[in-house]
Amino acid sequence: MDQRPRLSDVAAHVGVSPASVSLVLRGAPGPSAETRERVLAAAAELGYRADRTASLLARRRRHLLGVMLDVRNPFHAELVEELHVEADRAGYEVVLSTLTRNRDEDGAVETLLDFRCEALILLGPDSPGSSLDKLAEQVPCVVVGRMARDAQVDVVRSADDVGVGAALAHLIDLGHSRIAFLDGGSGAVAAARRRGYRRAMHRAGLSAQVLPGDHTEEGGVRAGRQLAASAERPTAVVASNDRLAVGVMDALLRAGVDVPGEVSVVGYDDSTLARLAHIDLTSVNQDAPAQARNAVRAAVTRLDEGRARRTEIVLVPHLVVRGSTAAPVSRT
Amino acid sequence: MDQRPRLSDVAAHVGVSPASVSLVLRGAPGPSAETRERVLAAAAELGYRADRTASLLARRRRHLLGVMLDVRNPFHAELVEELHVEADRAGYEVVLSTLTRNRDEDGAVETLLDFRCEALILLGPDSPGSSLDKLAEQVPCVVVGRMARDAQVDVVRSADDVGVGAALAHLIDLGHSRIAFLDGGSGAVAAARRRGYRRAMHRAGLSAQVLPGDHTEEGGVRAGRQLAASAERPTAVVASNDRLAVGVMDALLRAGVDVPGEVSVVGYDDSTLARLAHIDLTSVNQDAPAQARNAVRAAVTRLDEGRARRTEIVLVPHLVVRGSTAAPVSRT
DNA sequence: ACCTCGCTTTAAAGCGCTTTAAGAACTCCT
DNA sequence: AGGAGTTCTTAAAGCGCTTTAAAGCGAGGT
Repeated sequence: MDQRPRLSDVAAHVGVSPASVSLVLRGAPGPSAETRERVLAAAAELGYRADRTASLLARRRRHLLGVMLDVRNPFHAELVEELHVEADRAGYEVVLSTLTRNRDEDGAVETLLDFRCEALILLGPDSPGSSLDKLAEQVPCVVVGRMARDAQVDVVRSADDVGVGAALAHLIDLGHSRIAFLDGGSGAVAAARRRGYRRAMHRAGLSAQVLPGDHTEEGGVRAGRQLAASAERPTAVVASNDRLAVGVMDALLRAGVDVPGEVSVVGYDDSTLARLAHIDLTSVNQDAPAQARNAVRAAVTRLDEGRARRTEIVLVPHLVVRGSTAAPVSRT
Repeated sequence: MDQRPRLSDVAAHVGVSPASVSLVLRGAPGPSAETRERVLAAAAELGYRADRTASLLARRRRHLLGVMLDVRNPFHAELVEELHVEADRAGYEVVLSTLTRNRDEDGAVETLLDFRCEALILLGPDSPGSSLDKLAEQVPCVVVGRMARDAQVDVVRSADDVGVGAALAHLIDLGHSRIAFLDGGSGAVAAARRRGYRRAMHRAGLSAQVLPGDHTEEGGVRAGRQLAASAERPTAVVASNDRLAVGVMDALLRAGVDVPGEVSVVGYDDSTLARLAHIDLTSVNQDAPAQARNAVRAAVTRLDEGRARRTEIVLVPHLVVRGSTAAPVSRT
């Protein structure tokens, strides 16, 4: 049941040294074509698979990227998928470490460090910049999704203000002028989006209206009820995230307010939620694949190409127009 | 930047052998209280952390549990969280391996095997039983969430028929008799739920009506539209999963059919979706924490207690009653 | 004194693979 | 032929930790 074949078994089977087998299996130069072939055949026959643990230990370089994530965050899930394929391409393994009830960010990071990951990719960390700084002294770090201005960490994120700006431009184009913003709470990301809204409204010569919110459907529902009841209702709402947007839409519809007939709604994240046929939410897409690609590249350029200077990659999000936005009803 | 202290550094710093340090750090019996203290102090001072890779290699036992999951499945996310805490308690590490675009179930499993995990926990695998059989010959396997009758793998799942039965009992109790079932498609799990529905309806002397569906909101929307338009509409619908249920509700509400006034809806999974205030869906809870606990225990009893006989743990799900169900309107 | 018996400590042998420097076997020149 | 080059192969030294058998060392017993 146990006893998987070892490198030396393959070597013995072929009649060459373990060294040769190791070289062949990793495609390293040296072994002749004939040796290669025989080793490969033997390995296949014995069903040999290298012990990752031993390889990792023996190799000078570990070629291991540690990823900290929250397994319950769908956006992280999307990122992880892409990180994997990108790491693969760059010749790296990925070790996942998720936050859990009894494993906070520090704990998750330590697990990664214990595996001697060569670099860390942190998805939307909440740690204060100072602790990131300390961490970055030990190992290259890439923060995905949020700012980290003063630390020695690389950052890959999306230009939140631009995203919000695109949403507003779309609405203004349609003829809206009373456009409210549904806030995403206290996080750094939410702040950036709020700021983007204020600026863009200001530039357009429109007056801003920010409604309190968070990052749950419930928050959206509360705001939606309020909107439905108010007399001087805006004709459009930009939400700081999709869940909020879904909540708003739901509350409006239940209150008999047509979307997009009477109120247009725009979300942010272009999550799978937004794409659902019956939700069909106009939303801002952050291009997870590109973020993942860049995060891996940032790590790899530090490790393989000796880059030492901090890098910050800001991607430009784009608006995906769907059915939750339309021209406002002409007023009488 | 690099060069983390090694075990030998700590040993040298204290003036004892590496062996002693190793023993102290793992809390093994032997070292005297004084040595213990000094080693611990030195380790703390140097900021020493053991290299997991080396430990794993040197240790005869790996104490590593491999978990295969789909990082995009929210139910898996919930399970992973619990698996972690449970593994921790049993003194095991967890290695995660997720399915990705270019990494199918076999690929994910091989990664786990390459780390020499001592046992595998497979969350809702789709592989045919035969390949599970082969896998189980190499390493203890625990399948979570679906049946795997003839294989030598352990199974932890929830009694789907019982769950559906509870939903029906609740509806019948409320006075419903025309209760339709919204099917979950072709999977093994969906089949079990459908069967549970048929049996329970039969037992209750009611006639069954199965509507086609899948595992998406869209499927639910389609069914909901159809229901809304039909003259002889059932007074209640049990859906094979929450996403379907949400879709149905959405379509019914938009078509002006009140839920639960005119039609009661029950979901399955008790996902976070169901718990949302504005959805407030009566649903069947599968107790993810218990499933996780049992999966880890199954693995651990095989590894640590030498259990050799196959085990199948079937948990009893329970209904969580919320606002989407009510007594049917009395007919005229 | 001599032995035995616990309690500590440690030398040394791995774990399974990678890597490097040196060796073996050939080929090619002059 | 002899030496310089090539090409392929391998012995041996790790990677950083764990484990085990054996060595030290006082204390207690006779």
